Amino acid sequence: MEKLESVIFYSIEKAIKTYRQFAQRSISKAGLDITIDQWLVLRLIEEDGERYQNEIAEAVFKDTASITRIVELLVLKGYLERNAHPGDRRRFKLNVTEKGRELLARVSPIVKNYRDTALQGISPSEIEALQQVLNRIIANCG
Amino acid sequence: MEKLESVIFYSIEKAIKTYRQFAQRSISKAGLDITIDQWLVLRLIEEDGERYQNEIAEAVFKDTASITRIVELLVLKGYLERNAHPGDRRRFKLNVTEKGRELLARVSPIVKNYRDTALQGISPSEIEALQQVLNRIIANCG
DNA sequence: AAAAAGTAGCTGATACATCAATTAAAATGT
DNA sequence: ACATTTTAATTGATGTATCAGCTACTTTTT
Repeated sequence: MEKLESVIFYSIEKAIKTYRQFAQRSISKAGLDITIDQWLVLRLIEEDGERYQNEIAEAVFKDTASITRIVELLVLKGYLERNAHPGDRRRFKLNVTEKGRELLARVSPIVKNYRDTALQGISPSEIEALQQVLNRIIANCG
Repeated sequence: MEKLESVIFYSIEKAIKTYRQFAQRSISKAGLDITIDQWLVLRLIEEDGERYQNEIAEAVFKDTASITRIVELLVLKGYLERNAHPGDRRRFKLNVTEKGRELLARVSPIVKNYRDTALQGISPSEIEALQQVLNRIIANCG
């Protein structure tokens, strides 16, 4: 069996893990009490509070069960409000609180910053090529 | 804030998640009772039972805490034996059992198969280019 | 040899991933 | 209208990720 380093999937895994750690540390170092996954979800809800939780799940490549728990934590932390949904009692109406909006405003520049840092020295065409290959892998595994 | 699909990191994440699900299902569908992460660790130990757990962790891009728990599960499942290490009492001597070796032999072709499938239609030079970009991201986040 | 520093691995706590099963509420069919 | 089927979300169980703190043991220092 080959060395792991020569298997592209482990390079992909290593890259995304390294990036995620870098990202989370950037946020935590700024004293912000949120995880990247929580941030992602919170941000989507701020954009559009009418989204279904399963739509959110799909958008962030997560399971609906994970969204349930992430929403729960966001509510506990006071970044999100969850009220009865007028049109459909199976759902909830999610609203980002003022505290949540303040947090998002503070996280936003940090995210931009670590994304830029992570991509330093990589050209747009290289990124484009990367996208293509990743999309093919996704299609092959579907 | 941009759409997630246009952020390369989410494409990377989506690709690796899709791949991992595909891989795990291939293994589970064959009726084999092991996770990919457990398989990875078991396979490294089969190659060389003298490796330190922290070396294993490094090799598979995991935390030593994760390795502790994965080893524990492998022992519970009877694929691995953990005995006192002669030279250093802080360590353990890990041995793949006969049952473990049988399992590895059965998993191996499945892994080869889903790896090949996932990479269909992707040329070696594309993979090489992908490696380069990923390595740069890893370096940038270090 | 005794103290200090370093090392291997474990444990606890919290968060996310995944699958299966479940609940409650809509929507649909006849 | 009532039974059936879908749908939205939750819950439970198990596995992995990460960080911090810890234990036991080994090595180094003096």
